[in-house]
Amino acid sequence: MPLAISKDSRREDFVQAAAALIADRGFHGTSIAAVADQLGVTKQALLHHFGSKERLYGEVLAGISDRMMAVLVEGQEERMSPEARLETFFAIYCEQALADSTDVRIIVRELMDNKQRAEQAGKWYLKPFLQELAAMVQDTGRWREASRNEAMLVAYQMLGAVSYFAISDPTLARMFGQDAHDDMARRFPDQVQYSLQRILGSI
Amino acid sequence: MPLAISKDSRREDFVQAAAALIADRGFHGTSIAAVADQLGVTKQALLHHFGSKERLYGEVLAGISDRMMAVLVEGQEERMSPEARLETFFAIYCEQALADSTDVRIIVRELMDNKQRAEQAGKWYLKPFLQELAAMVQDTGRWREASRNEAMLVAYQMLGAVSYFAISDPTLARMFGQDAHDDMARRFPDQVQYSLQRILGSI
DNA sequence: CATTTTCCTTACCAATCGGTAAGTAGCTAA
DNA sequence: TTAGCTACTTACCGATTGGTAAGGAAAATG
Repeated sequence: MPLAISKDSRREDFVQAAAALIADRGFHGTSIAAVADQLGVTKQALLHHFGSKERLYGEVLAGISDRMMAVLVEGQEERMSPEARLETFFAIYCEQALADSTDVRIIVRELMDNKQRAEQAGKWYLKPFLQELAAMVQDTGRWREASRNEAMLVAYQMLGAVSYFAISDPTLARMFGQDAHDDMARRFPDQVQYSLQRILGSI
Repeated sequence: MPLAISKDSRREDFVQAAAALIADRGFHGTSIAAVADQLGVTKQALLHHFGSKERLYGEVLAGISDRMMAVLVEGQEERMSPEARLETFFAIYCEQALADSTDVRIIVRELMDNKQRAEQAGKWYLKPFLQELAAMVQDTGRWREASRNEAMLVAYQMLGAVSYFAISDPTLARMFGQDAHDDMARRFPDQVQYSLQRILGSI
């Protein structure tokens, strides 16, 4: 009883269900039976499409990689200054991470886990992404003389600030109450923007 | 064949082994048998001391909580300005997180996981810690007029930047090579200090 | 109309999970 | 000397894990 129109869209259903569960419970905490259950089928249906849990996870990571690279170009325009480019990127990244932290949570888990899952697909997908960001930083007036590694640190620091806040969502809401958390989430993008401008020397 | 001198130190052996494994593989990815194996005993020896995996994990979190609160007071002196207090805190936190990221990795996993493990011990241990940091920020000249939530965001942002970099250690080393990573890790504390000063308005 | 392919099912499998039960060796205290 | 305690052990347990094998209904293809 296929519920999806095409083969690919059915696969995408599995990938999305897996991403949601893995973001919540982690790779080890997510069984393929639980993923299949989300679509109302048995785990053998999932294994039919992907062959193994690892392969399914690989497709989850591939999807994240695609979306990350898309954010890099989104909203970017020819005439923009490097400073404006970085502000645009972090504004969009921030907005997306706060709206749905699924990808960020999986990335963070992968950062910590991939030491185990040796030579896995998706291990290097962050590299061009980070290098592009570092290049942007190095193009700004304030960091023109900085080394590549110094520029990378500037980018990585802002990336970390946004990511950390995005994954803290459930804990902060519990700790300080939903209202306080909502207030913080509303203010957060401005805070990021302010810090970025201070660090880049724009203000 | 007890290998430790006292009962408490034997328990501490288990807690340390568990912390190392949980930091690496997560709670779900760490079996009590694997922890016991680190000490060369069977999992029943572990269960004899802690009764359950959850209880062992609770003690791991309690240890982290103690160490976090200790960092808050470490290096702080009476005559220090709020700005100097924050700089001191982040310098120490940064140093410790880079030297051994075990605690940070467990904290980050807990931030994402504790939605599942409902009403768990150690869920609120971060609260006084964060409130103390927010109070420090609110004492600075630049953020005196800010709301408590705005001040919290400033602190949280820096905490996130340091934590994210600390957990990225293995991935960054693989991505850019050990040398490049070491160079970044060496520069990172200064970068944090610079950003903090820019955000606090010290420079 | 017949055949193949797609997408799923039930029925298994060995391995591992957290945890219980029932000891046992060695030390301590009455 | 003996009773009890500590710190383990081996022997289990039911549940769950990822994965295989075989088959079946429906749709696509010849």
